[in-house]
Amino acid sequence: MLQNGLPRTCRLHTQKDFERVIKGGRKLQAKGLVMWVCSNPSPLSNVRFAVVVSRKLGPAVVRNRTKRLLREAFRRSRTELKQGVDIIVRPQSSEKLLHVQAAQEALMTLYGKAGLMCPSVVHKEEGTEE
RNA sequence: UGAGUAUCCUAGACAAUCGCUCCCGGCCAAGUACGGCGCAGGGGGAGGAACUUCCGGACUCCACAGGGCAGUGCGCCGUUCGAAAGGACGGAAGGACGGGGCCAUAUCCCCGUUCGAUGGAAAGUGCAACAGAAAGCAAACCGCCCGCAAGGGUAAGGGUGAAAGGGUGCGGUAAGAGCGCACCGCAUGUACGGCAACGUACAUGGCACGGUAAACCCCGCAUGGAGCAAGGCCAAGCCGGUCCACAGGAGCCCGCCUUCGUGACCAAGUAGGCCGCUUAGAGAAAUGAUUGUUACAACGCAAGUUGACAGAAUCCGGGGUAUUGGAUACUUUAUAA
RNA sequence: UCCGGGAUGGUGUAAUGGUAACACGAAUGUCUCUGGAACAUUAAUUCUAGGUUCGAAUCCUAGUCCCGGAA
Repeated sequence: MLQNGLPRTCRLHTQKDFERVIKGGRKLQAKGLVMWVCSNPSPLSNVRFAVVVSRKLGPAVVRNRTKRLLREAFRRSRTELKQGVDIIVRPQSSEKLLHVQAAQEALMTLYGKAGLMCPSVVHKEEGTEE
């Protein structure tokens, strides 16, 4: 059963969660994206995700569109990640995220940096590299 | 053909797959409740400006004997829509521009277009740089006149300024002056027209009354303050309280004692949750992604590429601003015939 | 969402409705063997557009942008 959805339990909600991830997590940057990663207190729970968009990025239409694109990109790549991790993503410019493909590529590079991929996927990548 | 103004319409369509959110009644499902990357089905899911936060209201809380002052806002007239703000139509005075007229000039008259927050300067106070003699109960620098001079008279002329204490002409005079007269302007009164703002005519006066109130102010009218992050309800933990319980630990003067602990209960209320909240109605905040067919427009030889401004957060009414395509009416520039 | 405040040289600040001022910085020149210092000069659509006024950075109206507060 493919789990392609993005339900309520896979998103970060409270201000406590945001403070915990941003202050206690690792910070990574690539391709106009900033990502904070932090392990969840309960390690077997789902991967949780959130997007933060500042007003400097543009008017409400631009902000909503970047949020939706990033959320769609995360929805597609969610099953390939390890469990029990909280992620916050903040785009720095809307011009680099005009399509879903661009957003997904940026997310994948950041996953690789953070070492979040599932072991099976990692093995495949290592095999190809060798 | 280009540009602009006003009013009205529009804001591509259909299908498939994946996904989000809310609602409905079912199933997992059991006595109740919690709960779900739950299951399948049905239905709803951004705008004309949702933008701005410039006005007004609903709603909520706070304050409040009665009256007044202060503060703040508004300000031509009539009709009309509206809860109000505001809008629509018509009119009046005024400003600007253009054209014309009086022999000519004026702060004069007429016509057209257009603008507009348009009560009061005859209650009081203030302000007016520089220049200029003088900037407001007038005043004499040059000039003119009288005079030997001292001094006096004089606002016609010069020059300054945004503005110089009615304009033109004639008379008058030592020179001049509303000093007198005619016309115009102004003021007062009367009559007439008009619902009114106001206009017209006549008489009188003889210039008194310069500008500025989007300066203070005066007059008239209106007006409590804050805002859904308003406000209300439930409520862990910590702290606090109890004439409750234990016969749990410690103390001694051995008690209906003190103290500690545990539990129970209570008040207030933090985290948090719920209501407020909606036939879109969320709560780090949904309305999205991909693909196909197709309509219109622009660009391009073609294949093809591109698709305005912009995203609800308590709701409603208006103003303003941004903007795609079109329709109607009007104005206007240039070119051609 | 609801409120409040602001915009003046490159930067930070002044300025009763009447010549846009000061400091630092920048550029150019003088001085010096060279540099520094010093001296002189230059650079402003007072956020934008209308209006009131003889005259607007200032007053009024509308817009643009920025900053702050309220759980």
